[in-house]
Amino acid sequence: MSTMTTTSPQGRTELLRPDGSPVRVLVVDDELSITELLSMALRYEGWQIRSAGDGTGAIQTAREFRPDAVVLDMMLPDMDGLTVLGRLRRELPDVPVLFLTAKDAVEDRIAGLTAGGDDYVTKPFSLEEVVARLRGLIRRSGAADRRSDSVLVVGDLTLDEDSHEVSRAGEGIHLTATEFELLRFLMRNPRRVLSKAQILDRVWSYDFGGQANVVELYISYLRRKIDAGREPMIHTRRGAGYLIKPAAS
Amino acid sequence: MSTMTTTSPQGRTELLRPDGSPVRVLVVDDELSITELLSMALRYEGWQIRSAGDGTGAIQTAREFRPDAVVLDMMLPDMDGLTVLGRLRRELPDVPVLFLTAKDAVEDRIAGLTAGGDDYVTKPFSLEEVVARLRGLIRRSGAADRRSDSVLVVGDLTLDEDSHEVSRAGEGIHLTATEFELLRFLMRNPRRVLSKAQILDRVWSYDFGGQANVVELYISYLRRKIDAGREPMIHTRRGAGYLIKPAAS
DNA sequence: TGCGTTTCTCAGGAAAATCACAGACTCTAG
DNA sequence: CTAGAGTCTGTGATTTTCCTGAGAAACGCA
Repeated sequence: MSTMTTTSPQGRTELLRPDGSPVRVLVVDDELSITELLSMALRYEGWQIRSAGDGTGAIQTAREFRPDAVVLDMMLPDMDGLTVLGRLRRELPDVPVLFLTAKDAVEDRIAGLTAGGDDYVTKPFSLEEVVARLRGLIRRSGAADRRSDSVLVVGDLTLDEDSHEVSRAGEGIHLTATEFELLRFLMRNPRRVLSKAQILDRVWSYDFGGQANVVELYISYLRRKIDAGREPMIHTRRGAGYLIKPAAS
Repeated sequence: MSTMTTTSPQGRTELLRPDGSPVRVLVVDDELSITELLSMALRYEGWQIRSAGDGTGAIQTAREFRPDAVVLDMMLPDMDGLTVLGRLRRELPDVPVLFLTAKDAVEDRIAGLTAGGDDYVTKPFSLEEVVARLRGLIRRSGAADRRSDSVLVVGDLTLDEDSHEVSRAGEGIHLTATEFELLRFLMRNPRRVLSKAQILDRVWSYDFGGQANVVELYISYLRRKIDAGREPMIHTRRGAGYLIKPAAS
């Protein structure tokens, strides 16, 4: 399958299949709260979601739903993640899979799996991360063109989702993982006010229980690196949230 | 569902469903005074309202009413807000939800709620805020087009509900949160006299206990920023209220 | 294991926004 | 023309929101 992108009037970039129909994603996890969280977030991306709670359900659903990508928890009640993967591959040889795994779970098994073009994230994950990885997988699973899609641009600020490189006015900028995800979220929603709650929900992992002012803190970090001495692009809307927009304006 | 807008002869912009029928909203709260307040305000928007006082009622009503959006109090007598959300989602996977939550309960419980594109407001809320958020949710839940819907225009004055940007004659103007809401209310009712009581009821939270002349005060603030040196757009109708209209006229 | 980096909490302080109060001003009815 | 009702706005107190330095804890990597 190959994909294309359209940019809606809102400035949101959407992934679509060649025939214009929405991308289909199958979510497999035994915890209902996880499948619901993911379904909600992925649906918001404009994708069509189906979910399953165990391996057999996953195979069955995959057979008739024919998803373009699968999110698969490695820990399922009825069968091992690898077994599910094997059967899945028999049905859909080319579908890319995003594995969900516990933080401390085996590294070697997963490492081998991602060699085939698949990818994984560790629990607890942030929604931004899952969405980004899925977008990457889906993009790459199609005819391998459209590399440019992985680059976000706002004014003279540039962020490459593949290489994780960020630069402003041509000058490279080093960001930490969290800073990068925050900036990506801002840049995927340029000129739109994002509340601290929204940011927290998307950029931090779902089990984050800390103070909401981490958002303020990381905005502060970003400003030091992005806006340092330059015309500021990150703006505070007191009582509402933050937004990013090109300097000229 | 996708939505479209029509502009009535009075200048009021209304959200409608594709087939021209009114938008349907379900309001869920156990306090009767709240559901009545909301129902009245939302009906005034031209929407069709149903209300429920507890979780089971909400699910039942949702099933047959099939609302386009739901306003859901997090504190219900019979079940937890998240439980209601889960069941609601099973019935209507794509319906956006606006949560009502107590001011101090925000930090802990809200986690994840805005992730799927849902939104929330804290009690005590202002009706303008609820209406604005609902409009946003409904707009975004449809086919994601129509950016123009988020921009209010009166004469050379422009207000963008997404970016919270306001400009007159192309020149950007910074407004505080309250000023912004007041101006939005005026601009959503151009050429119509709005009494101080109406303004107080819509723009300030329902439990506001202060002096009624905050309205005068904020009108004064707005004039300094909007009308400063220019042909005035905000007019006083002595003994009646205020109205906004294009300068030319 | 140990060292540098990253993430996050805490708390002080700065800045901004909200609002009460009161006096000045303006309009209009009589 | 004048008094009173209605409206406008300066001043400043209070509250809310935001920013950021300092340091503790967790992490990653050699």
